Amino acid sequence: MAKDKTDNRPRARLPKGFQDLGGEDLRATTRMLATIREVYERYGYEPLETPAFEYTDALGKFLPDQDRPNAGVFSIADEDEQWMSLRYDMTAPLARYVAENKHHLPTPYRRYAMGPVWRNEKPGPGRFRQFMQCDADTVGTDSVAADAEACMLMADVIEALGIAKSDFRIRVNNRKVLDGLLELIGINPTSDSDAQRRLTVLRAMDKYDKFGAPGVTLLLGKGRKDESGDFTAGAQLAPDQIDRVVGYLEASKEAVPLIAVGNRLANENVRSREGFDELQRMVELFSAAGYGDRIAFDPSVVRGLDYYTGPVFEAELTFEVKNEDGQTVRFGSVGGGGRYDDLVARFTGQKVPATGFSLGLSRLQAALAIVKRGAAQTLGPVVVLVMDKAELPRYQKMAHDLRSAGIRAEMYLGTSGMKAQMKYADKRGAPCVVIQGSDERAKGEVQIKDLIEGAKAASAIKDNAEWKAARPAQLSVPEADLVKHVAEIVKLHSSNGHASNSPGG
RNA sequence: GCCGCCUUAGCUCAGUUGGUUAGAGCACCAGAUUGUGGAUCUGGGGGUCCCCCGUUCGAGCCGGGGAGGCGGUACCA
Repeated sequence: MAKDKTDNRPRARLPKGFQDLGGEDLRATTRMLATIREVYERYGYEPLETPAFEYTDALGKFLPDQDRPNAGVFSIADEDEQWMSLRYDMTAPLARYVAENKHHLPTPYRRYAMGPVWRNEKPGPGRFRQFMQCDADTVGTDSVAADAEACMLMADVIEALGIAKSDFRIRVNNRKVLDGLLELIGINPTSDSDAQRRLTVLRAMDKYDKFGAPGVTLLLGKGRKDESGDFTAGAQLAPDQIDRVVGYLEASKEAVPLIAVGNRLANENVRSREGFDELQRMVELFSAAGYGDRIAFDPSVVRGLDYYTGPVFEAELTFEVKNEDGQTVRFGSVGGGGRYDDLVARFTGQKVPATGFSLGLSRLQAALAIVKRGAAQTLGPVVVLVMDKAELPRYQKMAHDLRSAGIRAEMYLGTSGMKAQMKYADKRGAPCVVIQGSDERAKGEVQIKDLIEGAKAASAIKDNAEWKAARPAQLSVPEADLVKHVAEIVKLHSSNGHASNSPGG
C-alpha cells in the first residue's frame, strides 16, 4: 500500500527547456523591460499585445502536404478542430493584426511588443523553449529610413540597458546584395526550383563567423563533418562557385573599406546594385545621426530566415568575458531583423512593406549580469523579530508603520526562536532588524540592529565571549522614533551600493 | 534529428572481485554557549543509488532497453 502510494506520486520537475524565474533575476528582467519600453515609446512606437495563441494557418506553420502543424511549434486542436499554435515570434502575429485592422491603423504603423514566445525545439545552453522577445516594427513604408531607424533604435536600446558604445555593434547587409551574388554563380534568387540550394548557400555563408573560410568551403561543397563525427550535407557547388562566395566573405576581413566590397559586386549585377544603393543611403543616415561608430555594413551578415527581402541587420556584443569555469566566452548575437515586404500580403494579397527587429531578452540579461557582476543586490525587507508571541499585535503595528512610511518590512511569521529569526533576516538580505523583548517594552524602546554594519564589525571578533558581549551596530531608540531611525539605515544602505529597498524596486 | 560523454543526499563526490542497515565534506534543521547572524560542540532530518527488464542465492556495481542531463552539430519560421 505505502509503496504504491509512493510510486504514484508525481515527480516535482520543471518541464525540459523551461525555467523558473524569481528573486533578483526576475527583478532584473522587470527593470530591463521597463528600460526597453521607455526607449521604444520615446521613438514613438505604440504598444501592442497579441495573444499567446494564433490559428496555425495564420502563423503559416502547417507541414507541407499535411494537415498537421510543424513540429517546431506547440500546437493544440481547438474544439471545432481548428489548429492553434503558441506564437514562435512576434512578427507573424503582427502581420495578422495589420491584415485584420489595416483600415483603422495609421500608415505607417509603428508598434512594439514585448512578451514570451515559445519554440518546441531541443533546448541548448542559454536557449529555452519559452523566452522573452522585445520587438519594434514599422509597417506600411518601403523607405530605407525605416530600416535605418530600426538599427539606430536597436543601438539606443542596448546602450540604455547599460552596455557601452564600444562593447556592441550593429552589422548591416542587404539581401539584394546577396541575391546578386547568387545570381552571379548561377543560382536564381527567385525561382522555386533553386530555393533549396539558395537556402543552403545562404546558411553556409551565415556560418562564416563560426567556422571560418575552411568550414564554409566544405559546407558549400561536399559537406562538413563536425567534432562529434556528425556530417552536414553541403550545397554541392563547383570549385569556381565556391571561390566566388568565399572570396566575397573573405573580402569583409580585408583592410579595404567594406563599401568597396559591395561596390565591386554592385558593378557586376543589378540586384546587388539596388541593395548596395539602399545600404549607402542607410550609411549616410547613420553618420548624419552620429551612429557611424556602432552601425556598419558587413557583407557577412546573412540571417537564416527566408522571408527577408531587403536590408538585414544583427546586433552583436563584442566584448569577451570569463565564465564561471574561467573560459573566455563571446556573447555574440543578441538580436536582429530586417525588411520583410511580403508577410502581410499572405493575408490580403496586397503588398504591405514592413521592417523591424527583435531583441532576445535573456541573452542580454546574461550579458548584463556579467558586465555588472557584483553590483547592486536589492535590499531585503526590514524584519521585525517576534520576541514574545503574546505581543504579536505590537510587532504587527511596527511592520505596518514602517510600510506606511514606504519601507519594505515584515513581521517574522515563522515559529522559531530568536537565533533562527536572525538567520532568516540575514538570508533575506534585510538591512536591519527590529527587536523588542520585555526589557525594551518596559522602557518603551526598541532595538534596531543594522545587519550590514553589524556583519562588518563582527568579522573582527574571534572570541566567543566577546561575540556574545558585543552588540555591534545596534542602537536603542524610543519606540515612537522607530520609523525615523529605520528610514535612516535603509537610506544609508540604499545609497551605498545596494538597490532600493522600496517595494517593487 | 544525428554524434559523444555523463547520471549515487539540496550541492560536490567516495563506494573494494557482486556480499549485512549505502558513506564523506559542504549545506539545512534543532539544542548548548543569558535574548543576537559568525566560530565551536552535540544531535537530527534527508536516498525509488535515473527507470524498466534480465543474469545471480544476492545487483549501486554485470548485460540489454529506455529516460534525463551536459557538450558538439543540424534546424531556428
